[in-house]
Amino acid sequence: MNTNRITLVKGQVSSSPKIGGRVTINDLASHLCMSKSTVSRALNGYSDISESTRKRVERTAQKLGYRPLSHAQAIRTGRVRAIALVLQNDEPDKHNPFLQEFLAGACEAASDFGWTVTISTTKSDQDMDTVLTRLIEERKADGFILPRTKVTDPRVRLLRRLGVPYIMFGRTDHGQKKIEKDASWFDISGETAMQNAVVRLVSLGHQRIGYVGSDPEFNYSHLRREGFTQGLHATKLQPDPDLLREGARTRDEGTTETRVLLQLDQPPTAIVYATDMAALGAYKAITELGLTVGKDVSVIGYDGVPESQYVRPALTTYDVDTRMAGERLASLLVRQIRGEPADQLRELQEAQLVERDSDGPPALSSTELAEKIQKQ
Amino acid sequence: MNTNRITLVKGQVSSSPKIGGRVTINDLASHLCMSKSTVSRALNGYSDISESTRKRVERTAQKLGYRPLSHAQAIRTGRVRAIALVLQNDEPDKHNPFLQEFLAGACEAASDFGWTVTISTTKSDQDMDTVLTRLIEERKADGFILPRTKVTDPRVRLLRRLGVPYIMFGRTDHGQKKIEKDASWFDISGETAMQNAVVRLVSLGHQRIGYVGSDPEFNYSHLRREGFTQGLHATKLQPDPDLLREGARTRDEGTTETRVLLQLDQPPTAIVYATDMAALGAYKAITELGLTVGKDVSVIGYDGVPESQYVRPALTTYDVDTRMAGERLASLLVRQIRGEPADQLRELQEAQLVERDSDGPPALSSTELAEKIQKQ
DNA sequence: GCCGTTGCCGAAACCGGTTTCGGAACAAAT
DNA sequence: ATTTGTTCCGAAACCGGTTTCGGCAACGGC
Repeated sequence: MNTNRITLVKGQVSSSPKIGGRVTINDLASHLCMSKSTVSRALNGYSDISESTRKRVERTAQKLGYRPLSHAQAIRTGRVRAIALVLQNDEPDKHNPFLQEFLAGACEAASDFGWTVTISTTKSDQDMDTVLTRLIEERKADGFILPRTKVTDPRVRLLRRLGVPYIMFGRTDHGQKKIEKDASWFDISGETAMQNAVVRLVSLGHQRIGYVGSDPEFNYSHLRREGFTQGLHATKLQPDPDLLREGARTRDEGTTETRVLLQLDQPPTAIVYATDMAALGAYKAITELGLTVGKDVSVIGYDGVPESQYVRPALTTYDVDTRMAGERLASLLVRQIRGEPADQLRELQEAQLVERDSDGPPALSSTELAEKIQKQ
Repeated sequence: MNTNRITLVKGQVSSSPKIGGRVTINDLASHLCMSKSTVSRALNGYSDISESTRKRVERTAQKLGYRPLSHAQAIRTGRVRAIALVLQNDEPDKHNPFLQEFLAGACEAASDFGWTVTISTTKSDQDMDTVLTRLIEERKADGFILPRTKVTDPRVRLLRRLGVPYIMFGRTDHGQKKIEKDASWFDISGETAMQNAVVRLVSLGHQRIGYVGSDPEFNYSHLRREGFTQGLHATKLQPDPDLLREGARTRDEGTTETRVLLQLDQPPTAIVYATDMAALGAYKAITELGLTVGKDVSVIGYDGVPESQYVRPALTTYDVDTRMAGERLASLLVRQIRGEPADQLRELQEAQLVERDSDGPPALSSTELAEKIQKQ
């Protein structure tokens, strides 16, 4: 098949059939009887290559199964065609059931561009600095996906300082903060979900609605609380600071905050939770007071964790498409690295309501509920 | 500081302060007034470099913050100093709460060697082929970690064929299968846990013990069932095929299989589950028959999923240290790639019993239990 | 005092790509 | 017929490392 024993292009014919089996650009060039520079430029879309030779090169590359080594390209171009995901492992709820889906989405999107995904985990903020710096200095990735961005996120600070492309999963404070005004992000509108939850509960007949927020360290936390208060505003309900709780990071803290709300003189007949984990914790607080979830106290969560469909009563929640999040984030990041302006690479999607059995019309008024709790 | 305006080593003095800020091996060489080949060999431990110059090179490299680009090295060495993790995303239970910990362990171990971790997910077996092949052809990784190995695992087949290093999380059938006899693996001895579970239940007074296994497609499934039957053997209990169920992959299937066991003429007073998910499904089957978990029917799970501590009664289970698994797997794989023989890189660890409230002495005999169930 | 080792290091080739530069071939313009 | 301009491609430099090869100097042995 390959019969070109005669050297047509000086110094670029490889006679031996290359150990390792890989087809290199030199093999391709000698097979085509052209210089490797032509091959390279043909494959990279340079304009000084005629359409006919480009086609020929592409067809032969295809036929021979030529696949350039991204790290060989990287040494000249500086691009390794990889994005990195930085997971912070110091969180209380490190059991993230969505991670696999998220990764699947990110990998698939990256793969569509011919890119790959590398991960790195950090146990502490200071460890983060080391890990990220190493990744950057060794050029292991061209850009970073930062899930669960915090209000003051050390990852963001470092990457900004080094001028490395990144994308956040989660906005900072409506994008108003100056330092972030040219950053790109993808987010799910938790505030819309929270607002809709209030509207839904009010239309079910609830008048006193509590809110249990999450860790204020995270960006999403502020947005969701704001969404909740906007929901109150939209339904002309009077905001009551007593009904606003914050900082429920875990299931147990969800239980604790719910207890506090139910011990009020005027307890809420419905509670909206910034996270499913906190909402699941509420079940314990509610049932141990002899109350029924969905009757005496309505509960609405957010996230769509798998467990939400198995608890009894099943949890009404706003489902987040995590797989899509990973996919969009990866896609936007690659586009940013390829040169599109970061501040135009932003996307906001909605969470989807999953109606189940943890909410309904209030069985009692707030006053009646208070009495029932007192008797306990 | 850098005052060597005179070229001491021909052609290797970089006058301009390098855009991008990176310190290259050339910078280092000119700073040290030696050739870059000497620098390279000094840093890579060649024996023909004197100890004094090696020290000098290392100190200066440290001082200047020199860090070789792994992909620049890779083009010559063929090693990119990265391992890949191949996640199969076509599983029914893709909500793996342990993934983050697993990744953390793997990343940390890799990082200790100066390596990184890249991930790739596959939606189907045939997609797997494409994804893996691309990763290998582009040399994105030097080796692969394969979690959740199946009895006939397409990933294993492909990697073996291509001669690419890999390590399995999970043995194949006691390592007796010929094709795997030189593969390396890390595993948790699920069979020991199953056996101990039986012993524990017998010593609590149980005489009829059921077993609900997992997907026989996976390697661990067979081992765990074998462990269960060995437990019966060790306690001189008569094995009863009716008490052996298989194929509970999800919570719902756990419910179904439990129902079948409890409908037997001689139902078990205790059931051992190959996975926590199936065991959690059992709660529904047991309670809907008017029975109490931990009294009428004892339940023991395996995995240590977070939810196991939140259900009521809390689930007695065998906890798997997933983080350590990731760590060991990565470490063993890197050692294999570095040249240690694969068949000597195997490790078996034990799961740890977490005693909670889902098991106890039997409240009723099997016959009494059957009557109680009939009345329902 | 000569010779063969040995220790140590520089020059250059090399890995697989990309990019710059210059020039041949041809067409169009003068 | 010469000049000018395009089109298209080859040669060579380059990226940042590793590895081969050869040679100089010092050293020990006879």
